[in-house]
Amino acid sequence: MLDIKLIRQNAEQVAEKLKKKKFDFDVAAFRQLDEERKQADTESQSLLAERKQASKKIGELVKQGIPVDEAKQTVNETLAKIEEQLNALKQKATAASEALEALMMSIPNIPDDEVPEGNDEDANVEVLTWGEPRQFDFEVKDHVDVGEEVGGLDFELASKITGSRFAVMQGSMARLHRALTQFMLDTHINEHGYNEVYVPFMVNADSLRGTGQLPKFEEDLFKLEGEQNYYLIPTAEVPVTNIARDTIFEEKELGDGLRFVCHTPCFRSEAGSYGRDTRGMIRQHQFEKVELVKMVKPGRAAAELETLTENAEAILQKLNLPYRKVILCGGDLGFSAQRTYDLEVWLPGQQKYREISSCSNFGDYQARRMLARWRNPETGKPELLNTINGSGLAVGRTLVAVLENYQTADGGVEIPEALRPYMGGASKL
RNA sequence: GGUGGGGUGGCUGAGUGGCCGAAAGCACUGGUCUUGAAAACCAGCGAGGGUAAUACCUCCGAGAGUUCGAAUCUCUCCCCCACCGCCA
Repeated sequence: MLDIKLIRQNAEQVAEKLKKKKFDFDVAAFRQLDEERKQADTESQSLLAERKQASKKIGELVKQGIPVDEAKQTVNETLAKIEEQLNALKQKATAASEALEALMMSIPNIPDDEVPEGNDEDANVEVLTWGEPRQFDFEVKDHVDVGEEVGGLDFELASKITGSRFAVMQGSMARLHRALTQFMLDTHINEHGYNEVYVPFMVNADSLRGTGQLPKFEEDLFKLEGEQNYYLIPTAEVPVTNIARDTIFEEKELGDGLRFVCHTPCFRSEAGSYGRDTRGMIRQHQFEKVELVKMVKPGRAAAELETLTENAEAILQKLNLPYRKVILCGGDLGFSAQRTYDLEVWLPGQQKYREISSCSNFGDYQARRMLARWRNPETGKPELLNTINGSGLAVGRTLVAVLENYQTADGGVEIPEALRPYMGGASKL
């Protein structure tokens, strides 16, 4: 959520900046709603104040020994007048502030000034490339064919068990997939200083509102039947970031920031992506991800996004997978994000770079929705935190990248050096 | 599923109809003292809205109700804890 004071003072500038995100902010509608709310609020407040005074007076009279009924007589006129109007005004005030709240919740975050203009991913700007795509002296297969050749990767079986966009892995393939997860976790914990955390894979609606998936993106989520309105998590970002919801951290608890690494499955309905990436395990309803989440004092967020992204890049580098880093343009930027870097790994089977990580700075946008705060000793007041997160990395897609980049002429797959300790020392699949 | 006990400020915890936005302690901030620190003592210290600043309003798990007036009484719901049953 944006700061409503900021909008009140700079509505036109805010609207202008949101254009970069292809969001049309109706300033006039906002102002009218805000004005309505304020007026209804002020009126009902002054009535409440009057009633409070009257009640207090009765209390005083009663204490002086005057009978209750007699005491009531003295203020009867005031109270009768108030009761008439109060209910209607209260309702009006509630309705107005709910409408305003709903509007505020539907406004996306403002992009950074450095975010490039553009409508879609084609306008994203390359920041750097790392590594050289390997030259193959045989015909490259995509991961589906590689998987079929070495065995242990089965989409048809998954389709029988559940449906499309799922995978079954067996034997060494399943182990390689697990090895990737362990390798990523160990690297982030031991070398990058993140704190491992295990969280629920189902969350309530409040948590999803906090990080910005609700109210606007319900159709992307799997919602569970039953009395509790729980949802399967689309990313660990949701449960991990909500660790800080409705919390005020003391400065010493916060230190120079909270850093979490968390491995979870992720569940996405992929509504509206019919026909896209239907082959293989690029786009699944269920996939594993190792997520990095930081919650820091404002001011250091921009720098923390840079290091978080580098932490994710380190995984690709250790696996020796060629990739490029792009900064997302306004039109491709997520709802809650100020600035996002995508890491795209080279996939020989597609002859393309494909997204394998997305690292974003949300500023105080999520924190304001969540009321995630820290007590600033300089002011003594609770102030909003800044949140940053990114994939480090999407495990399923990393497996795809390993299978495709490390395939051998004889139909096998070489195991990257970094993963061998996790594979019992094996060097080939 | 059953029975019982609870949800109050950053934390612990008192408060059963008006004097309560709320005792006390911890934490925090400022001061006295000290060469410095600690201790001790004194003072301050909830959150949100609103205002130029005051006023003023809201908030004691959530919602509805009773009442002139609700943290306090009634109802519904949610959550937590303990014990029993079942269970990975």
